[in-house]
Amino acid sequence: MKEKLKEHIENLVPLTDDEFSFVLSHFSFEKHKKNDFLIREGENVKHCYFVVCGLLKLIYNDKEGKQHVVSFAMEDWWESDFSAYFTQTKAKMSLQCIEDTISFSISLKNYKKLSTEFSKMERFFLEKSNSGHIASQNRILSFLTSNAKERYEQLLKLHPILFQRVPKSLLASYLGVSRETLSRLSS
Amino acid sequence: MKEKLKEHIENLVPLTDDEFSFVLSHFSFEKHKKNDFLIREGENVKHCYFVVCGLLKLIYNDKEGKQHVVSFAMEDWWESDFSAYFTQTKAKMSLQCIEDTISFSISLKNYKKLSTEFSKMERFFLEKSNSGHIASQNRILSFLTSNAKERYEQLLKLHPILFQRVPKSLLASYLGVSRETLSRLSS
DNA sequence: GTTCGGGCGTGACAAATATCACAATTATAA
DNA sequence: TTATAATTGTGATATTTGTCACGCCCGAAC
Repeated sequence: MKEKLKEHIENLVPLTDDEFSFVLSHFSFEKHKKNDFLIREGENVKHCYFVVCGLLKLIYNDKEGKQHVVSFAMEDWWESDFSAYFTQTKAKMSLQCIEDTISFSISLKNYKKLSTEFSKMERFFLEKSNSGHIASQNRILSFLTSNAKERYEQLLKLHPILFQRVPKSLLASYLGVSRETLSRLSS
Repeated sequence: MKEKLKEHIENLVPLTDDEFSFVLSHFSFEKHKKNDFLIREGENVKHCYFVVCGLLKLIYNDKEGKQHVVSFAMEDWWESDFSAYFTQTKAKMSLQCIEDTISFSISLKNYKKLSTEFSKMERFFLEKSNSGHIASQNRILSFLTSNAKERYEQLLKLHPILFQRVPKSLLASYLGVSRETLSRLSS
């Protein structure tokens, strides 16, 4: 478990064992069952999560009660309701397990402490944040330039594994189309 | 001009005059005329830009030659083709002036130098990147949950000034609808 | 001034997508 | 096992949005 986190961080910044121990001391280890909530809409967002194994969905519920998948989070992904996490406000979204999930969580306090006291991790977080920003912008670009079928194919190419692990209705929601339309596209 | 940048940074991290001089030495001052390109698709992306005054559009041209507005950048906004900038690859997008624009630019080399040598700026960049990520996610959420009319109203509420400075056709492109549909929505 | 092109609105029609309804199949739980 | 719920596909139809065509207005360039 620890090793997964260490390897993940070392993809961007090399760490000695002592340094990693220091880093690790800022995280908590968590196990959650399918359908468990890591973050609930309306509650305080205490943590940001690194997924060791399993699968999460970040969802937004609109006024009509419809659920929208803002993001998935698989192995090696970081996820939270970042807006609520960083500004310490109530969650607008929920983070829920699609599969049993093992993760490391870090509080905002520890995130800031780690960033301040250990510049390697500040750099790591900066690079992660930049990647996240770029990924989001690519998704926006996909909405701007592509119709449902093209978005479907782009997702299939980018994350084929999702199609084996996630119900089609959730994929449809992530793509911004109805379940019926997605079904027609894929046949 | 300098003062705009200094104030902007000090919203997140306080700086002494000496510190700011050091920061400023990593930037170049640039003036561009309406319709000038700061970044051209296919070329290397040398800089990230802080807009002092003026207005930019970040655009993507698809295979059919249609232009899509990925983002605007006004006073106090940072903009670039971040993907190409950070990975030092060719630009997939172009950054062009909608109005005469004054900006400070920073090379990736200086961005990294500044981050490494001056942790306050690393923190500043991290916070900016996090904000950017959150803003992008909100835009995605808008695509997922809202139809064209609702997106139009959300943009009107969030950035009313754009409606006074940007042609409707570009706003339509940013919203992901045709010019004609936007016209019908707003009447 | 005149000309020219960008920006904008709008009608008519086509295409994409959503919604509703229903059935079949598969997974889950009691 | 049994029954109960979740998942998926598909037809019929409604709604949203795009595309093409046209005309008007206004500001910039000559």
